[in-house]
Amino acid sequence: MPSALRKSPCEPVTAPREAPDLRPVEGKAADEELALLAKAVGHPARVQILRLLARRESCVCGDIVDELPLAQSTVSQHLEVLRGAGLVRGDIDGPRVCYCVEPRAMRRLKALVGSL
Amino acid sequence: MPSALRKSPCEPVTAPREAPDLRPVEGKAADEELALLAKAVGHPARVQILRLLARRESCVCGDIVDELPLAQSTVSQHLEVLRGAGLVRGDIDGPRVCYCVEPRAMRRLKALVGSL
DNA sequence: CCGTCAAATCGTCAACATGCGATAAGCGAC
DNA sequence: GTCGCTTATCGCATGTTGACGATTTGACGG
Repeated sequence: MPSALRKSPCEPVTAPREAPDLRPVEGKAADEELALLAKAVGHPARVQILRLLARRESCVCGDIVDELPLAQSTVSQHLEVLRGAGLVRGDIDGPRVCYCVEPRAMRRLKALVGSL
Repeated sequence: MPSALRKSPCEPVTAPREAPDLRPVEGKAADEELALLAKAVGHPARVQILRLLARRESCVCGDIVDELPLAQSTVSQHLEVLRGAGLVRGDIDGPRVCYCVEPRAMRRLKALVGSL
């Protein structure tokens, strides 16, 4: 652990109470949405990134690069995939970018998988 | 619904009580497992197939082909992907093959996704 | 303004995914 | 055996993914 409590521009892990997602979990649109999300998760490096972000042990892109045995450009691409799927958000923090999971998308993914 | 209650060589939808999965939901192996499963789910046609099988509206390969706007060979390939990931099982039933979801793998997938 | 550091983007390449038609293989019925 | 039906596999074309190094962009600090 880097330090006891590190302030960061990202949202707190525990969301402050959000409205439930009313979109259907079945049907063609839901199928495509699930496929899109699952595809984004469908790579070990991206799973690892999601876990890192969920645990908040890393948030800044560079830290993630250090954790993974991949080049910086490759990590950036994986982050872009996750961002494209809406699973992750990147907040610009000076010269750095702080990535964090998008809790709503994660809940959505869990709901869709749960509907299987 | 095709008929009231259709007998099939597949297992009942409600599993007869299985031991819980003791494998960890984190770590490198779990990450790779999740990535593998998610990758298999990461295609709309395969999501649709999983839903069809879960609802038991189709079980035989040919029925699935009829439901999807895809060629028979393509559906067969998707089924093979799902089978390779362990999400689906194919029981030979005379000249046909009856596919059904593998409840254990589905539970495993849900557990892994839930661990995110 | 410039350096400097972080991150994204570009260019390239090998590997894989996806689709199809065509063909092979397996199983029952006859 | 052989026919017919069902499913799997093959071969191929096309597009996407994943990896890397190299380069560009962006944001401070001086």
